[in-house]
Amino acid sequence: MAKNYWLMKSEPDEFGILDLKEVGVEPWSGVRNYQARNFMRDEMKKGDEVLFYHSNTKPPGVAGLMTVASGPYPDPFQFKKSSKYFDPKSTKDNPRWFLIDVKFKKVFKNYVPLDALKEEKKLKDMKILQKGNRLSITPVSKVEFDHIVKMGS
DNA sequence: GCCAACGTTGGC
DNA sequence: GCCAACGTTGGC
Repeated sequence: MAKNYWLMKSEPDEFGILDLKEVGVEPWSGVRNYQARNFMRDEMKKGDEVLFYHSNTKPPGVAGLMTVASGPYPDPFQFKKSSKYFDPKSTKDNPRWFLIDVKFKKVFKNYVPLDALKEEKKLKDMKILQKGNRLSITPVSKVEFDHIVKMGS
């Protein structure tokens, strides 16, 4: 099966690429958006390549690479009452939220800021560059992926 | 800190 | 099933 390519956003204040480098593998918990969940549950496969995007920081941009390290499984925080990700409508028999594990691959030698992405004609169709897009997980084409890796190297 | 864009909720 | 109100995201 062919690999898929993705971009996943996180706020480095919460969890950035350096945190991932430290732990190696991390469950991508806390996604509470159905489209993003569907990507993790239905389309992301172990071995897929992922761009790690830092949002809500100065400047926002792609910080490095990771890979999908597991199949989908229920996000444990949805069952924890004390968690801000607790979802009272989710049950263990029929969990609402799924996630995958991600594995650290590398920190880009050159951080690729959002402004630089905007300047690339090849990347103009990327979801991340469309106005108003807030989706935290988006599919990326191989051409786009390879181009951004080149910019970061 | 502002605010535009978007997703979700809930009353009707 | 509509849609107003509300909450969140994320660039600036």
